[in-house]
Amino acid sequence: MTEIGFVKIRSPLKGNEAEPRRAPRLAEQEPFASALPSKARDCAAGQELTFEGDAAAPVLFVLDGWLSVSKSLGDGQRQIIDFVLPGDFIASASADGTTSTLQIDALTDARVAVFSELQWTRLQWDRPDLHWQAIHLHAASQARLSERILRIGKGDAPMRIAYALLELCVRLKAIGRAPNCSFRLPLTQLQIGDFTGLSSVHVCRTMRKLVQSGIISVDEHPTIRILDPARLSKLAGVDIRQLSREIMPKVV
Amino acid sequence: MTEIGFVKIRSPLKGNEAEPRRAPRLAEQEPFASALPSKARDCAAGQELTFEGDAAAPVLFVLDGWLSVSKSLGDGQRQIIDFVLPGDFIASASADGTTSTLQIDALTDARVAVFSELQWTRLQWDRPDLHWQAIHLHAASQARLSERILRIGKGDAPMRIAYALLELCVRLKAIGRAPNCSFRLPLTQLQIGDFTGLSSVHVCRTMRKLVQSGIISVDEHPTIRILDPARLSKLAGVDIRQLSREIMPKVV
DNA sequence: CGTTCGGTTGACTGCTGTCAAGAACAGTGG
DNA sequence: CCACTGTTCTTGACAGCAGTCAACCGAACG
Repeated sequence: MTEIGFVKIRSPLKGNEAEPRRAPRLAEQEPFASALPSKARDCAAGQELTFEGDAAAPVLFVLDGWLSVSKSLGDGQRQIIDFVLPGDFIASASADGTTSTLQIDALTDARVAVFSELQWTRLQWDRPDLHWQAIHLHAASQARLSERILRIGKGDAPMRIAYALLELCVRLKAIGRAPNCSFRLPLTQLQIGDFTGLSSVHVCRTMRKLVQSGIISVDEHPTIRILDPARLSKLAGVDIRQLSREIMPKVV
Repeated sequence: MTEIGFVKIRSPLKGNEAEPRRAPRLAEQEPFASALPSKARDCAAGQELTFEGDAAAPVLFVLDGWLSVSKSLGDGQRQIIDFVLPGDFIASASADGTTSTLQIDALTDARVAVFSELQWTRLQWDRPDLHWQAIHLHAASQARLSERILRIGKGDAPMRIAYALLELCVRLKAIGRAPNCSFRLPLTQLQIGDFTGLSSVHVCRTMRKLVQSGIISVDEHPTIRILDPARLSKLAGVDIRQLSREIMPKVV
């Protein structure tokens, strides 16, 4: 039982990830990648990731693709806690050290490196640079979470949407996937709503207004461009420069 | 510049923390306490904690009293990210490793142990038990945060209030401060609102209904008793047993 | 060519924020 | 001892943002 494997495969949705213009693989740029190609696994868009063979939840590094970490209420309402982009990782043990109550989904086709807690501990021993990188990634993730909670708790719909777009743009830009503030958003409006605490209908209304105001534009369908970063960040209640300083990991 | 000190002192509010029936000091029960009495500092209720003398944000252990970690919007709206109770700690470096954008306040008179990042790293080296305890505390804090985001994003007012009360009750019970589901809540309704993403007026309305339904009662002012845990957890959308397993740190 | 999914829009409802005023209470100073 | 003040809690009235329901459309897919 030392091997960890994905189990539940739901619906490999339309593989709209195979389009030609693909950002450069992260493998070359990213320090983690060198340590873990041997552990890499592929999973298809729409797949839910669950694990067996180990009591403790594994540590996941995303090499490529988008994952979501979410939690659901009894009535089916879902909240997406965070998106996990290439270069990020998930270490989501719950307090009892056993089952994680977080649901992890692949939003696009993705490549993920999977470690048991033990393997991950060893890896940090062997590679102190990875250890520090992980600490900074985690701090960045925490900072983003705080900003989001603040806006979900106290902001209106335009602020929540604006912040979400800015956050994703900043993160994608850092991995070379948002040239000119233009980037693919592989999310349905329902998922954007689950991320921002809004209904899909209201996400639609709000984003439509952003488009009509000329603040953003939808080039082809899943691709979004931020035309007026100044107005968008005013809506979001942030200073872009400060935002990227606070929510992005320090380069080591 | 090796010394760290509190600076900004605002308003030492009425010291209503001096009442006779005081729970046992945590110093005896709690593993951290043995390592850090020398670093302990007192701060008064209402004080905002800020730090100078070090680029990196310090690590704080709460020995006694309540702290809040919060974040504000430009228009003065505030969101309390978490309450920090005796036995918990804060390690809130932001991603750039320097300034923390989180505001920390003492809600009651409190005793806090303060470590620089360097000191904290050394301490974990010397005391592996503390290191593991910290990891579990952190996992518990993360699990609580997820539950809260879910309810702030997707739950209505009764669910948010019910969950907040249950979470605090479970945490306080674990440190012996909620006998019979009765505990002091040193919070104004405005603060409860900042925690749950509601206005203080609506917190009042919602809690009033809980009292009138006989689910909770307010014994003396800041003291609350949960009369009907079953109905409260149904409102909150949780199973109490599972909740305490997931949001409380594993005992090591 | 039917089906499904996601996006769009309108109508309607209702939960919750805001405003306002009053009550209870503690602390302060005369 | 008694105003006086400031804070918190409480309640009512009102408005508005956002959820729900429903219908329709276009695109993708089998």
